[in-house]
Amino acid sequence: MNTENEETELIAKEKLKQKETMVEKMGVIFENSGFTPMHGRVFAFLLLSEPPYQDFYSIQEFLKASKSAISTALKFLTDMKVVQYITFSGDRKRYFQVDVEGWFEQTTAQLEIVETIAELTQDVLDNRSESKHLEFNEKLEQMVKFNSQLNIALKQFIQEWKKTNM
Amino acid sequence: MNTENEETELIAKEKLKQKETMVEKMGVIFENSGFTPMHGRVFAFLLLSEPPYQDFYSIQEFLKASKSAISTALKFLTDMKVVQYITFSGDRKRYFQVDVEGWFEQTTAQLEIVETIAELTQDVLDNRSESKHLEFNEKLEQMVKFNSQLNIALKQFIQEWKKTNM
DNA sequence: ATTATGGTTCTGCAAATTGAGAACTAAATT
DNA sequence: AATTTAGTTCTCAATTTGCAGAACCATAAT
Repeated sequence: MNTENEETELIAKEKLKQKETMVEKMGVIFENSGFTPMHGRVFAFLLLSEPPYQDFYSIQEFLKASKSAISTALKFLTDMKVVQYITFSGDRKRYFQVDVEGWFEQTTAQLEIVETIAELTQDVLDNRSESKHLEFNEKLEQMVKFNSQLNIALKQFIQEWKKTNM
Repeated sequence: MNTENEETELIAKEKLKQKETMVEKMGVIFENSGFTPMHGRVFAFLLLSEPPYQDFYSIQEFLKASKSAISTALKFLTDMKVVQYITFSGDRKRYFQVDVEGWFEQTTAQLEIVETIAELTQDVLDNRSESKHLEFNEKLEQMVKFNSQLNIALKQFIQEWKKTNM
């Protein structure tokens, strides 16, 4: 049987590998919503880290990436307010962590696409007012109606949520 | 004063220019949701066209693009079911038009990102169960709760809509 | 059977994106 | 004052993407 140390070491390695897999998997999801691979991986890494705040070098080491790539990613993520950094007195380092409130704002902001589509489709309809193809126009009207009603429902839901949970 | 012909010609040119501007503007919106510029412009052009069905060459001519670019765009858009083509007997040409129902399905499918984020955040939390940083975890719990409740609300809204409007 | 039409697929290139490495900067430590 | 630390910004190389042009294919017309 292994010594205790060997066992805990193995477990630690296991966990690291698992974390790598999760970072990769989650990274792809963030990529699909407009992050670069590195941005996605940095964000995923911070989400999964214990403690949730990590210094520059830890991020770099885990992701085996260049300083510049990490720096650019952190700048991007802090600029969009989904990551922030904290400091501890007597320590020069910045500790980066996910700004969950900012992330929340970011995801709700993405829902504005619904309003955008409603407006765009209404613009289309305004331009099609002379059209003889009423069936097509009616479908577009439905599209407008759906998206604008959904937009109202979304705004209400978010407002209600903020009132009772924030 | 201009002759009638000169006037109508001018008006037609004006309209064409305006259409070009709108196609460009809308194209950008579709680009932002994952289309290439050309895909976005083809879709916008079809939305704004009278009649709503247009043949291959009309699209190519308006967008001043290559056959291959148009063909690829149309393949992409028909594959994702936001465009379809119709034919008329005694005419070899395909007439492409926006499939509004398909577009609707496409936009509602995009809302599944809410469920994805809820699941992803729950996965994060499952991995953070040993964490000492309760405040961070609680914020993540809020994120899960918001997104899963919103997801339920969205599904209800869509179901309700379909029941009363489709 | 040959040619024309309508459209697709292949090939290659120009532009955009991503990230590495080096040079740089600001602040803290010696 | 010189060096170290922590991080940023610049430059450039490697991919990746987006589209044009040409070759190609299938059907219809001659």
